[in-house]
Amino acid sequence: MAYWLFKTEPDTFSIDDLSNRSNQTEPWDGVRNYQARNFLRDDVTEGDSVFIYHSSCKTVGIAGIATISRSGYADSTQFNPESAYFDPKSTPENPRWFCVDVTFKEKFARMLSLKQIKSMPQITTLALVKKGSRLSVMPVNENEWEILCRAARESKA
DNA sequence: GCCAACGTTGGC
DNA sequence: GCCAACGTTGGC
Repeated sequence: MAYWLFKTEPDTFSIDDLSNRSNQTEPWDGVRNYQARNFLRDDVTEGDSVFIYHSSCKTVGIAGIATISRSGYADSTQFNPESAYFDPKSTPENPRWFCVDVTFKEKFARMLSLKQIKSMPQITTLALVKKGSRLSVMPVNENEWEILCRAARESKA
């Protein structure tokens, strides 16, 4: 049982989009970074919990929580020439990119903003707050998960 | 294997 | 829209 943070641009796919999906479930595809790929392929496991983080938008921060409903499998968009995520160097026999399925769990009443997260002295190891980090799939340790959940539920901003 | 050039991410 | 920081590509 592990904890993660996944980034998404809400103009493309938001936590509301996830909650509106049938079964409130969606493949988390299109990840094209090797470090993030390795987490999806090797470590993200069914039953894990995920913060859904909204980036590149008006208010950036953690919008809510999802759970992993299927662990790593080949991302089908890499084989589709019509897709923006098509990778001609990848083959079904030896897929390069992986995705997982996420299922909606909870939308916070108020977003926990990046500004708030950065102001929390207990949050030190999370990649999100590290300078220059652009990881879109990152681990969250249990202690930081608890702290962030509590802060989100108390959030008034 | 080095590294310059380029493309992308993402906060502001 | 700006731009710093990062990741990838490809010539050598």
